[in-house]
Amino acid sequence: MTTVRIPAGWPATEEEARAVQDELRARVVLDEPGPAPGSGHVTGVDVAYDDEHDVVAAAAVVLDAATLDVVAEATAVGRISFPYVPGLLAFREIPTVLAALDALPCPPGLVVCDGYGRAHPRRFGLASHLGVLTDLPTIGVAKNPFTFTYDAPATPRGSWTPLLAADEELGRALRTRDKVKPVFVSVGHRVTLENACAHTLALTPEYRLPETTRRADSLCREALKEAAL
DNA sequence: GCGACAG
DNA sequence: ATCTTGTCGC
Repeated sequence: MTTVRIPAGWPATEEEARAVQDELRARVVLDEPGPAPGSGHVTGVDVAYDDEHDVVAAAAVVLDAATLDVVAEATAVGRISFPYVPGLLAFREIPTVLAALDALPCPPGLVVCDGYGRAHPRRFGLASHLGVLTDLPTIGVAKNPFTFTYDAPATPRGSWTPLLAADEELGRALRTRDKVKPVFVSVGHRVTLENACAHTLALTPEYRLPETTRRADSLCREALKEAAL
């Protein structure tokens, strides 16, 4: 488990953070298909907090995309770098997530984030931000619709409907289990929406949430417990 | 002006 | 995100 410091020059105000998003947004790549679903590595990242002690723990778990077996994992802990503000989640998670990714012994392949990518007030959510900083292919799989609207997808797993902001399609509400609430998929960086959904389905043979985020979620919680920063 | 709002 | 046991249902 590695330890991280908040980077020098990290945004201190919401205004600064929004300016960073507006600045980096131009670097997002949307015209690459991304890795083929079901092959190579797929890495889940997630973060857990202890606001009481100002501690944050992140985990990165690499899976074999074909078997979903764990190939490698890493964790990092640090100080909370930003308050939770809807639309600015990335500033709270990214320093620790980057440290966890850096600590991996192998290439992450596609990175699956807990949250949004292009589906974001300024089209630059966590998954896009992480993608631009690492240049890795990234997608976002969120548990809630945030500010977006959608119609319920049909009952069977694999059904989907567009995720909309006004009339703009920014992602998909994708059903990963029959009759269960859908997840909300959006593109991060260097992956197509079509492929992002295919990856999400490949990662959900049994549960609503991708194996990547399930594994990363439990690992970062463990790391948080053992953190005595 | 008020309410809603990824994690 | 986090506080938290048992419990209804497939």
